[in-house]
Amino acid sequence: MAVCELISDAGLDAVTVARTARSAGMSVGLVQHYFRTKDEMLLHAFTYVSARIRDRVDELIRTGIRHRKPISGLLAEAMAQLVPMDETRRTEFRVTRAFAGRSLDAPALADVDVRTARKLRDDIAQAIHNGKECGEVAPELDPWLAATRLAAITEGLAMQVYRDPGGVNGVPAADMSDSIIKNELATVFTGECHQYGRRVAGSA
Amino acid sequence: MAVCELISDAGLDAVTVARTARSAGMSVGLVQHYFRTKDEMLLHAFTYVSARIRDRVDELIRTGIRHRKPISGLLAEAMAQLVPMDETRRTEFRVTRAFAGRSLDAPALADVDVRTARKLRDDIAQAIHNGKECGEVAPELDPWLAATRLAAITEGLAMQVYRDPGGVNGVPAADMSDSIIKNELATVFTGECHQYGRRVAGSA
DNA sequence: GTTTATACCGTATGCTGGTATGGTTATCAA
DNA sequence: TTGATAACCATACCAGCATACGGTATAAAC
Repeated sequence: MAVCELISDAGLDAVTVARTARSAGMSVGLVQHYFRTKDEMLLHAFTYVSARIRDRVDELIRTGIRHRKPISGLLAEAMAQLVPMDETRRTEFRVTRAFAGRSLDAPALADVDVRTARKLRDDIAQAIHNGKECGEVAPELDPWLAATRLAAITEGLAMQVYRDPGGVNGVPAADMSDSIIKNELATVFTGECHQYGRRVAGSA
Repeated sequence: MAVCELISDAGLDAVTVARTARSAGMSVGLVQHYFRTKDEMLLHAFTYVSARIRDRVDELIRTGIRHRKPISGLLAEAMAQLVPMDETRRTEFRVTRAFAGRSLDAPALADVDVRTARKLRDDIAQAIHNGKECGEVAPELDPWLAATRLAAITEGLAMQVYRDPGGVNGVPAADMSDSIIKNELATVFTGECHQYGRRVAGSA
């Protein structure tokens, strides 16, 4: 979508139907033909990027399962996908963040926001649940608490990395991010996997 | 500030000089008298709320020190201040988030954003450093890594709690938040404090 | 008592942007 | 051939908004 590029390098406020049309190489009328209103267009763009990111993560997990990787490793990769460590993810981050800001007073956008966030958290919880069944996670651990914590770390880390891509004290942000995610996962996935073939996340 | 109220319950886009003026009980002309431009006004509002939150945290820490509380407890309280658990904090959260969204393409706002975030993280690092000197923290622990993690958890938790104030699975968000913060701090502050009288954070 | 500065107001102006409208072309079914 | 639906365009219209401007009032300063 052309809207996303626009948002990413000019900001959501810079998005006008006219500009969007030009950037997409079409006329204003055509944009109107597809979206009855501007809000509709923005909503579409938001759901679109959200879905795209999710698809990438899901794909990552699916192939991971196929290769019989441990769940903790899969989660690490998945979480890293949401941290803006390269240009692609940085662009995505900018877009989602812009929408997140507007979500505060646009119910339709807010809905997409909570839905995606919720799905991420629930999938993590599911992964933890599966981890229990295969021995990677201690049985007495609360999956929802841990999932919330992991979701929070991911989202928070994303912001830290975005603000200081160079990292702190000479250590690159990407390295810090990786090690933090790893450590955080290590407090949840404390055992070895001894059973395979389960689904990790509820990727419907 | 009247701007903040407006932002909180109508969104940043709903902020016009005219509306702001009316909401503050004055004329458009007077607003112009104080702020040459609208952006100037918004910038002022952003720095204002940021400073207010910080002041509250600083005050909390200062009295905590006076009462000789352990550093980990102070940090827990401080971090909780940034999580929208009551109406006040929820309002603040909405305002700061709205600005954070616009920060993506407004250098002046972005500056305030990174400055406040950076300050929080550095203060946490300082607290950890102090924790080492008084025995609460293991000497080999990397302060910057831990500080980044704690800052990330705080910010991420804030979003989780904002989206699901009711919590997950029957557990109130506030309770989850508290326990997550506590656990997270427990991995850093592993010892007992045996020495008093140090500053916790660099509250200048 | 006149100047200067500050607090304060109402309105005019110019522009930008969303949407409405009235069109053209093209495809395809009846 | 006709009719209908969809892809596609240019522009007109109108509202909302930031900013400019020209003003009044109060009061301290000289």
